[in-house]
Amino acid sequence: MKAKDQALTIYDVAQRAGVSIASVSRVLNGHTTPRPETRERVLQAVAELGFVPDGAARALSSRLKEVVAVVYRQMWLDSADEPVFESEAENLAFVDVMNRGIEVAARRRNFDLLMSSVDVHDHLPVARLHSLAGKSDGILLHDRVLTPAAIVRLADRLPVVTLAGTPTRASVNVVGDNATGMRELVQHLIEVHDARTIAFLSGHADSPDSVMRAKAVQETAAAHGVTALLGPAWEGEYSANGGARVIRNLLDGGGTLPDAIACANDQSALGAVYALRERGYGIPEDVLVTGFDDIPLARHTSPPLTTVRQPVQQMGTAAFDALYSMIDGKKPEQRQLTLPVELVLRGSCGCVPQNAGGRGLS
Amino acid sequence: MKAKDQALTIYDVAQRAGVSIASVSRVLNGHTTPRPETRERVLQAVAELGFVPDGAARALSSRLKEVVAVVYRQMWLDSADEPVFESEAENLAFVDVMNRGIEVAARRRNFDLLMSSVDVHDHLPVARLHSLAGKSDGILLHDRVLTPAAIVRLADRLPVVTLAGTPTRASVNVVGDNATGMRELVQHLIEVHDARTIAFLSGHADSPDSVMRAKAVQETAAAHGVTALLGPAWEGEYSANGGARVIRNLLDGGGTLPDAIACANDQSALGAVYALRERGYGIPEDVLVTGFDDIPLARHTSPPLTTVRQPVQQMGTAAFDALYSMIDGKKPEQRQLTLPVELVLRGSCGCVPQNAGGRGLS
DNA sequence: CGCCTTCGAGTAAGCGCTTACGCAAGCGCT
DNA sequence: AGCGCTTGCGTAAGCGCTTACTCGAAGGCG
Repeated sequence: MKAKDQALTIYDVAQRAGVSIASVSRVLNGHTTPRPETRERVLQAVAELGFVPDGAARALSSRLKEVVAVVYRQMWLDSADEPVFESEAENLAFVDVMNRGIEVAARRRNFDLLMSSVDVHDHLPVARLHSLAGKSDGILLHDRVLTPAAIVRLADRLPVVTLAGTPTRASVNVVGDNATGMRELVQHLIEVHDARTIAFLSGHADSPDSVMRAKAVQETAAAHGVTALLGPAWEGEYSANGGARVIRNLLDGGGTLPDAIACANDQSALGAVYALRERGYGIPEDVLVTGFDDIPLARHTSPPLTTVRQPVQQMGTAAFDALYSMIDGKKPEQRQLTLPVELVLRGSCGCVPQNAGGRGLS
Repeated sequence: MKAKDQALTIYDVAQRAGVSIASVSRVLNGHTTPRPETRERVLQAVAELGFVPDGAARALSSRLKEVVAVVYRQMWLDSADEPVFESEAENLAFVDVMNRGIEVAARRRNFDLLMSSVDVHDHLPVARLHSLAGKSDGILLHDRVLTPAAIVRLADRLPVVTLAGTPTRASVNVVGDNATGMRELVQHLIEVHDARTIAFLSGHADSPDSVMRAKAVQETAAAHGVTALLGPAWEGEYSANGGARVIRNLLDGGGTLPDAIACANDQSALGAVYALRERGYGIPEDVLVTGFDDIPLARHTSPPLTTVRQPVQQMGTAAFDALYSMIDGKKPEQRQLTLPVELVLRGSCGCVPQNAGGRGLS
């Protein structure tokens, strides 16, 4: 056996099998050309030697690395100090489930993933972006890791797909149908539960998802002659802590509660509920609260959270598939893929939680 | 600007800067040779063109991909059905925090990570392993993704470091000091809380960590003339569900509780506590329960969990650093790196939770 | 029975970089 | 002034693969 510092090459295999390197390559790549007998000899030599072709050489020669980079934001969960909500770990859920979807899709194409996370507060350093770009065939960007301008610049060099972002001239974007989901939710709050004032507890101000949802709240409210509350005071940053903070600030400042609070995501809804309870308000008796995403935890809280289910994992697979076809040289027929969402009525909006879990009586 | 399908090369940059490709390469790699003036010209051309060198070509030429693969097990959290403990998402915590450590260390060396997860129930398919091996300079394996035999085979081809596994002839392993941690914990239970029977609620039977901890429980108990309970009936699989299952089976089968239950990790301790409460047992009044790892949640449960803190993130960085030096051609001076752990006394073993969080009175 | 096609397999030309080697120019020394 | 050094840069040889091109053998046909 060869030592690992004197790595095997295709020549070693060819020699051992008594064929040319071209044949070895053809066998390894599943071409039809070599006849069974030759193929057998090569396969045997490969097995005996334990040969693994060098990815860099393959990539250089075939102009395909079979690698895509995924960049996402990550809570630098510094366990020790801040009063962590037990559910805060769920923060990961949204991005994680999406990444799972990406991974599943990637595996189908024999691609591997270069994962790179950015602290929530930082931007992606250019050097790191270049490093990733050089090592991959395309890049998948989660929400808010790069400015639109930077995305355009990047997308001019290699395929780029964004998740829950905005499409650009050169990149494709994958989102849940925020407008429809939020519209239906708000309509429900108004028509069924008779809400007359509805606040939108937003995510990050620069998050396209949050912006779209805010817009839907505003428009739907307006269409029904209902008051919509939005703005900096209602910025929850997508986190449970952020959601709780908004509520506490409001109440500490002597503000009055709206009839309903539509939160930008489940995370912040959980935080809001927590803070409201803390001050003695009942949900849904005193105020209706809704989320967005339908994270697993949403059905287990009390009351169970009314929310809009996004097909998170599918968004991941759709994003990879879109990127893959761009890598494959096809130009995308749409700049944006919008996936359908589903209104999920549970207890927190005042609906009886009878069919909350989607299953019958057990 | 060039179209993306006709990618830029170092020749384009050289031409534009009026120098040779060698100079461009030297500038890009931070060599000292080119003088400031030349360097400036090159840098300018690079910036104007938006040139990003091809990773595959660099890797092939320099014999360094600057990529390591990380393989870990992942709960295929299928949200919908099983009665998920709220904390089950924390399952991710251990591996995730370690991966964070790896990422931090990798970044320092300008390495990127090829992340690949395996379902808890599967093994890593050979094809996937080969794909990863071909695309990286070395591999980091979490617990139980490969059999020891497979690890040896792999480690003969390229550097391999395992996390919480066992060292092999060719691979290095990084672990917390299971023996010391568990010994001190059991000693504490015996000497301070007077436990006369101690059960070890294990993790997976083939997990080296679990085996080491079991051994420590057994030996320490024996040394003190205390009864240790172990075996298949006490196998909790590291999960909250598993921990709860063990307790329920025990009680349903009419078994009697030991004085103390030392769990293989915090996860399963949480599950055990949950199931014990369910049946009306108080912790620590009726039975002492302890964990291992000190996940963030451990301090927030009631009672707060007595456990052994592992330096999880450092284990990740240590693993990467070890792998890096192997990639660098150095042969490791030790086959195993053991990181120190720390006994953390909280309420669940009967200690007053006065200094539970490590902070003074607030 | 010879010619043209088909097919398996080998030869060699890159893929886009890094770097050993070599050359020319500039320097200090005798 | 002549010598050998150093220094800055260009030339060209790979790195380990894939694949276009080529060639010989085998088979189908008139």
